[in-house]
Amino acid sequence: MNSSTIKHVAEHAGFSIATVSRAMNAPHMVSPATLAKIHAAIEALSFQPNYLAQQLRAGRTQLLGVLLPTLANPVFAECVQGIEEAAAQAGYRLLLMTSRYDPESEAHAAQTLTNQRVDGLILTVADATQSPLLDRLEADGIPYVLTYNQSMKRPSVSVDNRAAAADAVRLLTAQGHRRILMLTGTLSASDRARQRYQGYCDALRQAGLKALPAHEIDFNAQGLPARTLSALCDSPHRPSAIFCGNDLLAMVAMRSLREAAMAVPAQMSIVGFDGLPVGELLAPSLATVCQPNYEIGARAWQELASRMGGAPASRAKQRPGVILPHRIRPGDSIGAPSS
Amino acid sequence: MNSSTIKHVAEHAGFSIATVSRAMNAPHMVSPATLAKIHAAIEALSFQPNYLAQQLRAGRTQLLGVLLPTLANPVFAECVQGIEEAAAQAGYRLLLMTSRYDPESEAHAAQTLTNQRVDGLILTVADATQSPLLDRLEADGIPYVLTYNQSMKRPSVSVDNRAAAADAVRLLTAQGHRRILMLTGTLSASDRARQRYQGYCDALRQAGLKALPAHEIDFNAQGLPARTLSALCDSPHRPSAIFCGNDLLAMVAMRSLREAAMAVPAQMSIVGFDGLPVGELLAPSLATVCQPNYEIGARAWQELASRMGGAPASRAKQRPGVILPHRIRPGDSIGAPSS
DNA sequence: TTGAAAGCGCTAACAT
DNA sequence: ATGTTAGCGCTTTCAA
Repeated sequence: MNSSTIKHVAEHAGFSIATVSRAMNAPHMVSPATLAKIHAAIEALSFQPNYLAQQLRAGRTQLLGVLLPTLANPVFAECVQGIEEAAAQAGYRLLLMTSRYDPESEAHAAQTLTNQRVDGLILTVADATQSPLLDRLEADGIPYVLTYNQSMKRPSVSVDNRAAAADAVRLLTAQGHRRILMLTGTLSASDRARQRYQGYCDALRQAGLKALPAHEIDFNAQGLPARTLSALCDSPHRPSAIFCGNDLLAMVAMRSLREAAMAVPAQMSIVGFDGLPVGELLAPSLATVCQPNYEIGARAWQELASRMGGAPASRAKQRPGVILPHRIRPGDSIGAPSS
Repeated sequence: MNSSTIKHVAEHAGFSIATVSRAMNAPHMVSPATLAKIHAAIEALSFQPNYLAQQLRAGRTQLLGVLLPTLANPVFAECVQGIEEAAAQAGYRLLLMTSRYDPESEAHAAQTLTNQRVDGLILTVADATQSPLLDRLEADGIPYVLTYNQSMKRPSVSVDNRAAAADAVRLLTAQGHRRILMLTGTLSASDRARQRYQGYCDALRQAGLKALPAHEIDFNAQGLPARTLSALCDSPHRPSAIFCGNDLLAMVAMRSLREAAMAVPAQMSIVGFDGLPVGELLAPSLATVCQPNYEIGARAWQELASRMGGAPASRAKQRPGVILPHRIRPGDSIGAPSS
């Protein structure tokens, strides 16, 4: 470790550490001659300031905590990229942790992050409606912004999940589908999933159709569970179309159906949610509703920055939930019902 | 900010700060009664230790610098997930920065990371063969491990790019293809791309065929450039198969070809490199060679840990480059040549 | 223009 | 078993 300190520089240059510090942070308060000597010393010792010390002294770190379920889902990876680029431009660095959709990990990670004294937090939690974690952040006065969690009460950046889901499902009803099933991860574990289910219900009701109970399955599955597959293929009341709570699920469903020799869209129409770029490359291409992941990240940074700016209960707090527009992406995974 | 310090706790509990510190770090040196009171005080003040102070004092941070080109490529996102989970288990946190394949950003980011006094660094650089950045890390004695950059001289974790590329291309020659083109990003900007081109040459030579110059294109392209497309479709000497330097490129190529009404694999066979899971969902499914991204990340952590362990020039240093096995993933994007 | 010194929050000698 | 104190590297009054 090449750890030369400001003290070494001071000795080498023949000045006090205070002057060295000034030479770096307020060069105009130092005589040109001195400045030159100090710069030379810095160069000679290849001195690099210790951010830890600066941060401890300053009481702020320029560190940003980012807490997301997983980077294995491109939705979040893209979002992080958006955060990173926006934050980097402002001189902020990212401390990244993942929770694997586990509330306990969420709490633990957030603790770690705040102990590191991050200046703020951008996070996606399983359920924002009742989160002791978020309550504590608020109580502690630690600025944070949620991503993907849509909330009226808390600072957040997301699409309108309910409306977006309804839009997606309308793609199906418009084609004449009357029996539409929603496939999703565990509802109780995700506020977004519930909101999307509501959108599903909205669209069906609007079309005068009956909403079915959400069909919940294990998210990590590599393929659809047998139970699900048989509900889709064998049941006498099998649906003619499915709305998937996210694209990963939709893609898994497409594969499983293909393996089960069910033609998409001929025998089963599918619409997803997320807008993963790769869905367009599939054959058939996946119809879905796109979330602007990169922008969600970038905007979350903006929101956070305004909350860290010092203006506590100002304009920024008037409307905590930011809704970004979603976009329908048509695709060949949707067709008319076969019957 | 709820920043109660160890001092507040000490006052509240009626002991010295040293005792409070011991209560947390060496409870067996504190009497049970005292311990209880201190715990009560900690609870009452909801005290959380300031990692910055601990780190400054200890001279180590349990912080890990991670520097990658972009999270928009799932290859890297998955790798980070592997790093994160392995490191988290050992109590390490990730400081993440992205360089967008820009050497200047790489250097700048690495500087920032070391100024934060990360205990070690995991990174993927544009070119590891001649990197002032890596030389400086070495000179400064900062432990680091490369991912994806395959090197004999430097600590690294990767597949055998050359051998893997040759395996991929052999999928093509085995089908009887005689005119095979390699599509890649800028060779001069990527050591891996050059290694893969060598593998391409190996396989062709071995098959008694002539290696063509690599066809370099802009990585960010949303579709193949016109020049490329015409070389693939219109040229009298058009290839019957292409080897793409990575899966993203292969998928873009598949789409562009489809739009140009070229059938894959009937008129053009394609093999990729990376093994993105989504390639399997395409139609036709993408033949490719899989890199174990998650494992690369996890193993990189292992390597780094052994290098941070204090054993400097020990066994760990004997063989700096770790090669993980790649795996051929067959797919329907390959067929026999049409002619 | 420069220096001396306090202090950010914490741990680890060194005392008692 | 507990307290006192020095010091990690830095910035910032306050003096000179």
